[in-house]
Amino acid sequence: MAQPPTVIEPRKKPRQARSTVTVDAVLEAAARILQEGGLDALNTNEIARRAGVSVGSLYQYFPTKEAVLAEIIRRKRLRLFNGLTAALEETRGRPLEITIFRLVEVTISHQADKPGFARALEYAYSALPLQQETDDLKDGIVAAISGLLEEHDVPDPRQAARDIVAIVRGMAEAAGLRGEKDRAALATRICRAVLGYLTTDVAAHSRAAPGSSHRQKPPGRNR
Amino acid sequence: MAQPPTVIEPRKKPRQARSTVTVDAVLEAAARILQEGGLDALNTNEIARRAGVSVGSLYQYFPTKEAVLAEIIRRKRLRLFNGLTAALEETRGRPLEITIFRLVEVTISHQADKPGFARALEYAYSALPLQQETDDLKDGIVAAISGLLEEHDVPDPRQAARDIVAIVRGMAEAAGLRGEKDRAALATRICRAVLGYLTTDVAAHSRAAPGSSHRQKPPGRNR
DNA sequence: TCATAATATGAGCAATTGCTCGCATTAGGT
DNA sequence: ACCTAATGCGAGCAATTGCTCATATTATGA
Repeated sequence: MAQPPTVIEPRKKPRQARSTVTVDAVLEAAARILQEGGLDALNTNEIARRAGVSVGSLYQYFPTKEAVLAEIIRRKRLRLFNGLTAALEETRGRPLEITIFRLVEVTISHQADKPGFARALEYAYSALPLQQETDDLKDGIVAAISGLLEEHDVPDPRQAARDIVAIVRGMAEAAGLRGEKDRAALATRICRAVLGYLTTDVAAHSRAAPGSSHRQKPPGRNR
Repeated sequence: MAQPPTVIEPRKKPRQARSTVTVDAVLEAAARILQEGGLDALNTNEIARRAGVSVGSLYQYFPTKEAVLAEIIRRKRLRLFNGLTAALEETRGRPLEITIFRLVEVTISHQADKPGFARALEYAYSALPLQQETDDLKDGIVAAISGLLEEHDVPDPRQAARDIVAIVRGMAEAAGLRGEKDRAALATRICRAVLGYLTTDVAAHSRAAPGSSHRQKPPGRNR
């Protein structure tokens, strides 16, 4: 979304403790601004002011405003990746439902925070030349889930992994925007969608004749 | 996302033919800019230039830049709503699977277009005080689907409708961003997720004997 | 034909904002 | 204690951008 490919790489690495503090303060301030006011409210002067730092210092470590954004996205994405990986390890060998439930929980709490935040990051991400780099991370997530599915004999595991990621993200985001509070109920519903996706054969539905026939337990209480 | 609630209402209605042309040209130009360069590239001077109109004319009909954006969103949302409503009418009385398939198709083609566009609008929407007004439209969609589900004896139809919307939106958006071409395959997969959600009982999964027991065919008998 | 309302124009003001640069301060090793 | 590199500072420049206003052009109805 910018013709001259914006520079995104950090300008230099902090070598002393105080500069690390500066960098962290900047990122934290930027995150707060994003959370409260969205992308529109994000400008370098305000970031520096809130971080209790001068713009000059900010530009010692970040070549552009976008670089600040990019670093926030990088760190957040990495946290998600680590969380998912840990959940996968932690439930290795257990039934697929268990693992998926944990993955969903991790995604929900990652998504949660304040509503504007994830939203703004999501858009910023698509508008930034982070593409290659962060897509690698996304591919990592897909690959990990794909591996899991393969172990459980799910056909076309990569496509399924991508779809699952989309389902979970979509539902978690929608819930976040609506301000849903009950995470457990949300997790249950997302799992239902994912497991349903994995175990449903559309052809069977299409082949089946009748008109109205859809009774089940779902939405309300389960267990 | 703006402290002094930005004015969004159109400034005045065109009374002559030429002004309608102007308004349409503005909206069209803005849409093209959004599509090509995202929200960042959208500014009133550029809109006017591309529309072959002066900024002054633009401001005759739109009190703020946001008002232009809002009108684009309004029109697009309305098209979706009409499309979904038509699909519902058109498949009234037929099996639920058929109706859902049509709804999914409509959503996919609505989402399609260029990748940046829907994305930018989606973000802009959440950052605009359109909330009340467009949420009404969203509620309308949810209500319509909810009615459909109720007819088919789906429990907790409103929650289910919201979840379905989230699933479809999430998957369609992800596919759009990945640049997926095969709309039919996509529609099939989305339907699988939706129908799976509607017919899967999570409790059954939890109760079911563990291990790697995951082939096709759901645990709960469907039809 | 002509008066009035509707519409169109675009130079430019005021405000915002990304970022630089010259200089001050501090840390760490020797 | 001292020197150098690292870090910090913030006034302010240059560019962008939302929007106004004085003025010009065009349509419409009587």
